[in-house]
Amino acid sequence: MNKTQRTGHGDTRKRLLEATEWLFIEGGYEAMSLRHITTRAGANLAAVNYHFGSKEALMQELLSQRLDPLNHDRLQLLSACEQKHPDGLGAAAVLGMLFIPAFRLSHGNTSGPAFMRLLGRVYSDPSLFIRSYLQDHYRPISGRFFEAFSRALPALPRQELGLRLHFALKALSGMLAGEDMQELISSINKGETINDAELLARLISLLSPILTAPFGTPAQVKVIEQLLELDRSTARTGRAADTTHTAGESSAPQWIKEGRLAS
Amino acid sequence: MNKTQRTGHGDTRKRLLEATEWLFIEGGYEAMSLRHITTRAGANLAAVNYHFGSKEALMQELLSQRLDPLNHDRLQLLSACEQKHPDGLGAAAVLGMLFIPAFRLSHGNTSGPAFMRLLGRVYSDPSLFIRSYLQDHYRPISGRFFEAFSRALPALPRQELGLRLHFALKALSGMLAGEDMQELISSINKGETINDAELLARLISLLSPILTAPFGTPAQVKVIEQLLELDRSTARTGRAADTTHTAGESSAPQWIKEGRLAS
DNA sequence: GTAGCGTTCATACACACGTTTCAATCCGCA
DNA sequence: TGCGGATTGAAACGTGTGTATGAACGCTAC
Repeated sequence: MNKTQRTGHGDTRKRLLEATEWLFIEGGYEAMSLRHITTRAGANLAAVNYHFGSKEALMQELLSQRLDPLNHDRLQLLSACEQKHPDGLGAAAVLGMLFIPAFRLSHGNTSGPAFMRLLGRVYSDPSLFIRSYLQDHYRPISGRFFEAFSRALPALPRQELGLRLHFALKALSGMLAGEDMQELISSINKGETINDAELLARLISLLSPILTAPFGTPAQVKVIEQLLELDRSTARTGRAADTTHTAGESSAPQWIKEGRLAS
Repeated sequence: MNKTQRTGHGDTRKRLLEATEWLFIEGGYEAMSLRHITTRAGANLAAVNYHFGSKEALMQELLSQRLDPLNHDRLQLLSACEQKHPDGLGAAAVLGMLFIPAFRLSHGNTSGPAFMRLLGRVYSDPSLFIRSYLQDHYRPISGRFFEAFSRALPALPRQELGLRLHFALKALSGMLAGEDMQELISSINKGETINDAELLARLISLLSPILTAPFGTPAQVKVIEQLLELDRSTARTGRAADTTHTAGESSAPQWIKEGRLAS
């Protein structure tokens, strides 16, 4: 008993989850239809509603299965680290505690490198369902880490910190969602075999300046002022009035005359 | 003649474009249906196919109308600047040339602050149509700017530069797509009225470290190594075996017993 | 061997989508 | 005033979606 999947010649449930994961990684939530999923899993269309009840429940199961252990480990690492260094942590270290569990899970586990891309998709998917799921399930962990960052950067106003964090995490997820992560890893490994720690340090060294950078210095402001002046002087010239586009004389369904070669 | 819109009591065409812009900003390409668009514009469902030929053509018209002038100005500013400073530009200045025309257009033009959010959406929309449109229409400008960045940062291998640029632009677009930009502006204006140049300098000071940051230093690597060790020691303990989820004994359609209160 | 339960299957439903059709309407121009 | 082309209107088409139904199947236990 409690074998979780006690019957059926069927690992159908598992195959559905795997197919869902792949299709979600490739195209996001909206682009992933039940028919694609079931076809890819070699299962019947009704299987999803039988095993999970709905498409949303299937997705929730997948997310929960992948993200719950990750965030559990993140919190555990953060707690252990805070206990070990009660005098405070650096922002780079807190970033590291966000990345390291993800890094480890993507290396050891099944479905290997896809895990990173899943993470990227989840955090950048525009669908309402995914966004509200994240917001509902991970308020506690994001709150804990926000406090950790706030302690690491006491000089930063909380609003400014929130902005910069959002900034940094968008950058990260946008990168993970593509194949760029693989490129990064392979481009780094190209030189020679590289330590995990070095790879992570390199990633973090790209992100932590977003959190720690000072405001614009007078010198930078001066550069921008010069550019603004140059822009004002060039923008006025050399643009075709205002009706930049809006082609066409008159006559029937306008679109019909814009040579529709492609399509 | 050549009044562009010679007949009809109708600014229907313009109203359709405006409605499309709003709905695209709010939910992205896939979430924006012709029925929503025409309803919001107060037009008939068939109006889109009459005036533009298809949904994709409508979207292309919108993008072209908004993005072509922007990129025209960007290139013009870049050329002017390169001509004025033949000895080379800093990375922050090149970033400025990407932002300043967008900044000006979003201030002066109609549809005011929505322009920024449109930009953010365009660059972060996952739909195949939007992505291939961007790739097809803006290869030249992205090539030009890539070369400019490459000259500004000669020490960076091109592959690494591409990675960091992608990184920085994802961060920017992810931020613009939300309401965060307004928050940033208002949170900055909160203190006191701020110069445009200062606002832009602040934005650029957040982004340029992504391009200019050195690789991870040995000290950073050491921090990460400590964290990795701590993670390895804590990860083994305190997780419920491996079957983290997979609830349930056995018996009929499993999902039926997971108390479906919500829905 | 047969009853019962978990699972799979083919099929249908209701709905939303982009697109098409064709009649009705508006408006400038003769 | 009336013709004719540009625009609008209402309705339908075909396809794809998530979901629901009921019959068939496979296995285990009696």
